[in-house]
Amino acid sequence: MEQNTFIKGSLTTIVLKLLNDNGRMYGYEMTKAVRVLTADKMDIAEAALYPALHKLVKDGLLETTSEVVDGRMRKYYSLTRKGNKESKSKIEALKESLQSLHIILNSNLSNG
Amino acid sequence: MEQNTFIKGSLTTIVLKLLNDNGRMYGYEMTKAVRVLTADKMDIAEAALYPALHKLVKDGLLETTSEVVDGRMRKYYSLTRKGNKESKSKIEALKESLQSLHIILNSNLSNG
DNA sequence: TTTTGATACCTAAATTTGTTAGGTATCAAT
DNA sequence: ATTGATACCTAACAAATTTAGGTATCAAAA
Repeated sequence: MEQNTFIKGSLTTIVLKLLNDNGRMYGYEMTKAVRVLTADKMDIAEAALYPALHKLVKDGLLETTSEVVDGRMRKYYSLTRKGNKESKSKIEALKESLQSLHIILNSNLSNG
Repeated sequence: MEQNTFIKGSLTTIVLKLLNDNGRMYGYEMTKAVRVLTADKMDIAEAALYPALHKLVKDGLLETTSEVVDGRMRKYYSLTRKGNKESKSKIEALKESLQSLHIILNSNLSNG
């Protein structure tokens, strides 16, 4: 049902932002959070998310703790100290990129 | 000198937007236009731009006319009728994606 | 005069990132 | 007993960008 173009290259930063806000989340929860925040306009594919999470762990930005809840496994992710630092700079960088893109998309002959 | 993260997947739409506004531009001119619009915060790599332009021509969204100006070749691109239609929808789609991303990046625990 | 910087085009190989297309398993509800 | 939601995952492929070059003209500076 989601038809919005996913903005490529932003997935890692979205994950860092979610964890920066919420402290601790598991993968499936992140996909739901994005759908709720964007009113189903954006959807993170699990096939994109899980490899991205694994890479962030490998790069030392995230750490995990696993729990079994209601008989189902949950793997919680949280920011490491390094991840905490990098999340802030990546979020700021993406915000600036968004602004640049916004300027381009809203410029025209009369105001440009 | 440019350190802003280029937002991947947006290049094609940026090109369509520039041509939608300006009617007719050549590649090198597009790279300059983006730098000017964004105050050097965003830079389109020529190695990304030219293949993207060629694909848009191949897909029937752009057409070209070549001229020699001051002894140097210029290849002007403009929207075809099909390109004109698609540019509008792609620009709108990217704007909506930008909004979704904006919501995510600016959400936090206090506001939901 | 020759080197540098700007203009103006281009490609090939490699990498990154996401998509497509699955897979397994538990639990609640029909 | 099957369906839908929860919850994790991988492999093969495709698309897009980056890296790292290349060619050539012209103007200005060394």
